[in-house]
Amino acid sequence: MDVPKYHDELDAVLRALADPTRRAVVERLATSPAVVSDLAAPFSMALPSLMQHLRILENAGVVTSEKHGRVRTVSLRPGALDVLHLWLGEQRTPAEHQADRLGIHLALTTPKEI
Amino acid sequence: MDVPKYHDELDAVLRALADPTRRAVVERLATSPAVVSDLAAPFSMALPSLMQHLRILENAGVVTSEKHGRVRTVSLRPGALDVLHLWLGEQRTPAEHQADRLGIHLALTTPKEI
DNA sequence: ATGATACTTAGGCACATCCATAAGTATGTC
DNA sequence: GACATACTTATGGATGTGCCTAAGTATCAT
Repeated sequence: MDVPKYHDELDAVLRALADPTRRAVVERLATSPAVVSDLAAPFSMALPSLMQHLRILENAGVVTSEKHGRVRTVSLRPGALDVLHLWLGEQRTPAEHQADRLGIHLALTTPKEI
Repeated sequence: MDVPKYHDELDAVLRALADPTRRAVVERLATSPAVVSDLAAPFSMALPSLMQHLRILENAGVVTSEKHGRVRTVSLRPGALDVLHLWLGEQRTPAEHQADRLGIHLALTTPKEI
């Protein structure tokens, strides 16, 4: 069982994305960088709470930020989600590998009734 | 701010993958299905603890299982991670979109020193 | 029928996570 | 300099998560 080197980074990224608020921030930033107060505006959450989310995203390397004067601008870090993308590529069922070779896309079976 | 329909599912999948033990299980299952005791073997964890992880993976739709006799066989659900893959595709920086158009792959900038 | 095997259920404890309020600090405006 | 703005730090509380042990239940083997 070999453990690839990006495991700590992957862990941080997944933990960061495993929260709706933080994902919403990422989605917002996918459009363009934004300052903290703009990021906070859509949420019914105290500023310090959102700041905590931003810190988690930044520590995970998902996001970068720079402070100019009293304003902090946050942006999505290009390539930050590549680790996840890479890992995802490795977790494919034999059926999916087969489908890949045949150029077929497997239909999503409904995951509700489990 | 439109909220795509797969958000609950995405949330469940990301929460499920935000744990090293559960990711290790997924990695193991990417090779082939396995029975519970085989899955548990590599971990220094009591069986009920691992079972809990399996339940979380199953509720998230990442994994399916069938019981034959007293043995439960667990397998990766094909297409289960497609939601995540799809979401990831949407969270790209403008720079990455630009790179896509040019067929360039952006180098991973080191995420350590933040 | 007896015992072993393969989970499964139940209950509980320690720690992490998410959110809050209160009180800073640094910077820009008048 | 006084005041507002934009975070930032400190602290605490409610809830969730991950792990455990103990005690089931349902097969399978002899």
